[in-house]
Amino acid sequence: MADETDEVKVFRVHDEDESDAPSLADDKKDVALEEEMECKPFFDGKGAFQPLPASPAFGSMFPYSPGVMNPFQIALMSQAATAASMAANAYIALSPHFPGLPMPSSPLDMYTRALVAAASPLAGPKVGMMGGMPGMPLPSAYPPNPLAHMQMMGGYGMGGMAPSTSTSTPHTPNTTKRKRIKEEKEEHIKKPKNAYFWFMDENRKKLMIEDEWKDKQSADLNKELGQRWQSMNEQEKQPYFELAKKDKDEHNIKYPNWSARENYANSIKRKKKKDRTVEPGDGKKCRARFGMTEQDKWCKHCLRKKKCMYVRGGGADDEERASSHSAQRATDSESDLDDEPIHGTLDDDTKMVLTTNLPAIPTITPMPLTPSFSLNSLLHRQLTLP
DNA sequence: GGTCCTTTGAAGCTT
DNA sequence: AAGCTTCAAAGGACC
Repeated sequence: MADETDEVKVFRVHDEDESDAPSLADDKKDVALEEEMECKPFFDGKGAFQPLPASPAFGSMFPYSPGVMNPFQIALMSQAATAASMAANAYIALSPHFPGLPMPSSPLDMYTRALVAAASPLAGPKVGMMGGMPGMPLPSAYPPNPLAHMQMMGGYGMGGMAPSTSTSTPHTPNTTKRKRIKEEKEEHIKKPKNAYFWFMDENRKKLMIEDEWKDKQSADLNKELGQRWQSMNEQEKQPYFELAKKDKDEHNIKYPNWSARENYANSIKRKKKKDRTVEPGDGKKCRARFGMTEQDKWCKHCLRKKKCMYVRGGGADDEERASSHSAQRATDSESDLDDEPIHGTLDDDTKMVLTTNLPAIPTITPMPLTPSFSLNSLLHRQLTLP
């Protein structure tokens, strides 16, 4: 259902422009100008299809959004004849994902098949046209979450399409552009994943298909993964730290104004203070109770220099501090947001830097953890050249 | 539909 | 500097 809505939105891109154009207020004109700019890489303003860049990093410019066509797909729709030859390449890339698909009888047939496959919400991120070069093999552990995929692939659609514009804000005919801008301002840019999360991302699905774990809950899986992570040595963890560093670097480039503070203030989630069960204790922290010489008796929180689980629930004090803390952050953020530009729009130069100047991920030798725990799919993910 | 659970690491605020 | 909180992902359970 949501996909259908989003698809409708795609086709409204042009309608909206036409209907609004004659009576645009100044601010709306700015918006229209921005949108025109967004389309520049694909259209020359006269309706002619522009050749697509032949950059190796081309794939990162086309993040996947469920049911939403990126400019590449829109170009395909409106420029069918010109795109036919390109779609032929796309078909070659897509065909492995559709076993049994008969060979196309003509270039137009090929184009049609590729287009249908690309536009289908069922195709999802595994379809190469969404996030990769035609002919580029897709990693087996591609994130099923479109947002995650979007972040992974660079977070932007071609032409500065912010991640925010893709999924969460279906534009009904009554939605004004001003509203849309406001919504985009309020969009939430998520934190980059840390090393452990890259490890989880890689290994969670593999663990889930193991007999012992397939019926367990997610939290149980995370416990197990946490134990496995702890049992790994630094060398084994190193590739994941490098992935985290690369993720963070890309995040810094894409969102130079982003900060964890603002992220927190804007967060959709507002987790209530957890009412954790407090084990009976004497109110002392582990350090005080056992001393530095008996760290093996410390609770895991103290070992991680976090709040001791035996003195949690101190209640009002913490609660108050936390809430005032949040309120202050929210207040700060609101004032900040009023004047700050929308995150997520890049000029072409920046995009070039983003797609070409990033440090290459170092070559990683897969570590044999267990037979089902390998880094192969991560390696595939990072090797962006066919 | 929102929250919780459960993990680790990073960031940033408070003390 | 140390301590603490929150949030990143995942998906089933629960309200």
